[in-house]
Amino acid sequence: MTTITIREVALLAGVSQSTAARALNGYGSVSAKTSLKVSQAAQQLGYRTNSIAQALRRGQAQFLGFVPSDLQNPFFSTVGRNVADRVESEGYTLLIASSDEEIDRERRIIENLRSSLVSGIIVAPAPGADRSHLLKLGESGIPLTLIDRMVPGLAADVVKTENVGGAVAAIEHLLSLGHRRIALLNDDLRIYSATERLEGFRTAMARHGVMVDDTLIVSVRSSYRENGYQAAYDLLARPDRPTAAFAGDNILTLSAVRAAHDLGLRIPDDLSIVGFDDFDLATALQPALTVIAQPIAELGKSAAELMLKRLDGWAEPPVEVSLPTSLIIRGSTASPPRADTLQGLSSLP
Amino acid sequence: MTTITIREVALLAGVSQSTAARALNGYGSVSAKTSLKVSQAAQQLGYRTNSIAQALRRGQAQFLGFVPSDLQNPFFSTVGRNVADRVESEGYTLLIASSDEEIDRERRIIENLRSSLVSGIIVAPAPGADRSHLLKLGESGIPLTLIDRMVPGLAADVVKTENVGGAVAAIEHLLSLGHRRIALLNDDLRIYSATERLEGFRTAMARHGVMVDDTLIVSVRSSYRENGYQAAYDLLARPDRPTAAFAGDNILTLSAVRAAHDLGLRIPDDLSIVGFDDFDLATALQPALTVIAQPIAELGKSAAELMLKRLDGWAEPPVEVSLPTSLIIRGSTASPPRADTLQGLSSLP
DNA sequence: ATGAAAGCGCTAACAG
DNA sequence: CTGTTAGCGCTTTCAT
Repeated sequence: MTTITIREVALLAGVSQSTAARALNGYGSVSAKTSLKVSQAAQQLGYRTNSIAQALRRGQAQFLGFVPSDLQNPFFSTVGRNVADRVESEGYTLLIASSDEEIDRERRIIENLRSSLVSGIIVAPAPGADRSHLLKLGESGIPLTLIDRMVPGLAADVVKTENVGGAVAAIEHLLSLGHRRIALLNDDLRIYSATERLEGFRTAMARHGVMVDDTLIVSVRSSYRENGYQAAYDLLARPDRPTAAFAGDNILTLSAVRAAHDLGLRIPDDLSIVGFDDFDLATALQPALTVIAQPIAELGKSAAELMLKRLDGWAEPPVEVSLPTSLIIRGSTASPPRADTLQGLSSLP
Repeated sequence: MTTITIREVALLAGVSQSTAARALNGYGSVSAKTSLKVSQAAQQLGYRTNSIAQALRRGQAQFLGFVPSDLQNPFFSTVGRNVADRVESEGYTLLIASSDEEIDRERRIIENLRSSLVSGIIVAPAPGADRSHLLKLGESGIPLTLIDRMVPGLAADVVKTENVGGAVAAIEHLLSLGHRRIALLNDDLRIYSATERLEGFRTAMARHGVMVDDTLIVSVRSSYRENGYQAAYDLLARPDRPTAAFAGDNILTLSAVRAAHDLGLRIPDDLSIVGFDDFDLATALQPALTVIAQPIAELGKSAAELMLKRLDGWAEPPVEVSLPTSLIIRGSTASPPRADTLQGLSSLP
């Protein structure tokens, strides 16, 4: 495992080490002839840049960190792919490590990334009270971009979707169908997007003068699949069960579908379901699921773009990018069993 | 962004730089008193190991690479999580980058990883002819572990599942139900696991003396979702369509389900489906899917374990670990419409 | 345009 | 047990 260094390349090419380096990395100035000689020598020797040495010398590596809260959620793996595509084209390597919604794990990961001299970090913050590791990042001058989830009080760029608007659209769709007893199966409220979806839910209900039954609103840590299922089951097993459910993310949506099946509830005849976040499976199910779709690819690309801009020295105050969602009506929503509740909604489409 | 070095810690603690390093990293020997002094100083200054410098000096970083062929496939994101869990507990950081089934991308990623002085690489090889970058890895002494997919002729450890046995079990299940016209919706045959699944298919059919209609065997690059759907659709739209289909991975399974729906075929009444690889959605669908389940968590852990052993100096010849699969019968398989084909299968359970 | 020299922050002999 | 010393491979002045 003898490792070829620039020194050996220089030797073979008959130039100094610094000239070889200049030729290989294209900075400073070298004559075309020398440059050719050097790259030939490098080729011949099988030279490979030691990016660790480069990083040490430059004080920073061409690494960017991506810390999704749950890489097993297709939402984040798709975001990740788009971030990777964009930053790799700029010569960065993306280090991906999932916090699995554990803030201690997130803290450890970020510590590691900093040790590896990453140039910037994109994170979907895990729920938890102590965000000091994120605050410190900001102070240290390492660009931080929040994705999907805001953290109030943290001065960092954030790229997210219009959670409030999305939730409003979902609920209004349900209301216009005649539903009144609508459940919200939501993620942990310490996750900002979950609080926004709750806000959208309440806003829509209030706007149309529909009373909210607070016992129909539940919050669970959706990354523990069992939780979501149990919560959904309990909700739907009640004698006064809702006629419709709005699920806060794709995992919860699936939990709701599963619980409905297990309880023998037909969708959409007995229960309408709208899920936040579209996903592959939504169209494989029968009926296909009505969802609030998020522009996932754009989310990743925007975050990458923003990070790249910061890395490029852009120093404006932090910005918040909020991407629009869209309601995709498929087969999981219909009027409630006894559609006798339609009065008083003239304001709906 | 002033960065605190060991030198400054040593200064504050009143010891030499090397003593400080010894105390901080726990090698060599230091008195308890000195050690305490040093770590207090480090704490006070907010010292953070510069793992880049460490890596440069040691000639290798505490990095391990993981190169799945498609991180968006839940199979690989789950494998990845398990690999990460295991190696992180040994102090390694896992760099994840998906090749997206593109061998050029895989080559580039591996090149990058090597530049970053990773200590070892775990890869699920993308299909393609030129595997020179993997061969060179072996020669350079960097441990390589293949996961999920073997590469004939490549001397590297491999951790996979019993694809042949799994496929045989799937087909025998279908045969025992009375199916004779069985389709195989398979992945690209340049992917070794796909050839093994094909082999299992043929073995089972031959073992029970059932003629194979080769036009019922299709191979597509499953990572392009549209391909799988189109292939499944074409297969099921034929007048002499099969009564059952065995799908080579979870993406293809879903494609088959979708195509069946779109063609108005009821599962399992008109068409039985068995999928290779269990996944979240298999139980959310109605009927739930009969599948060949793979021990995904173990797969990841075994690969990590093997890598760790190699890193520890274990020098035996490459091993091949093949983990058993299991048939999980759920609701997507039943006897074919006209169950008049059951004779001559006395050998089946 | 090129070369010489000085480190980036750390580890690892080697003395003492 | 601790200090001194010499680099790891690279970039970057500063001369020439």
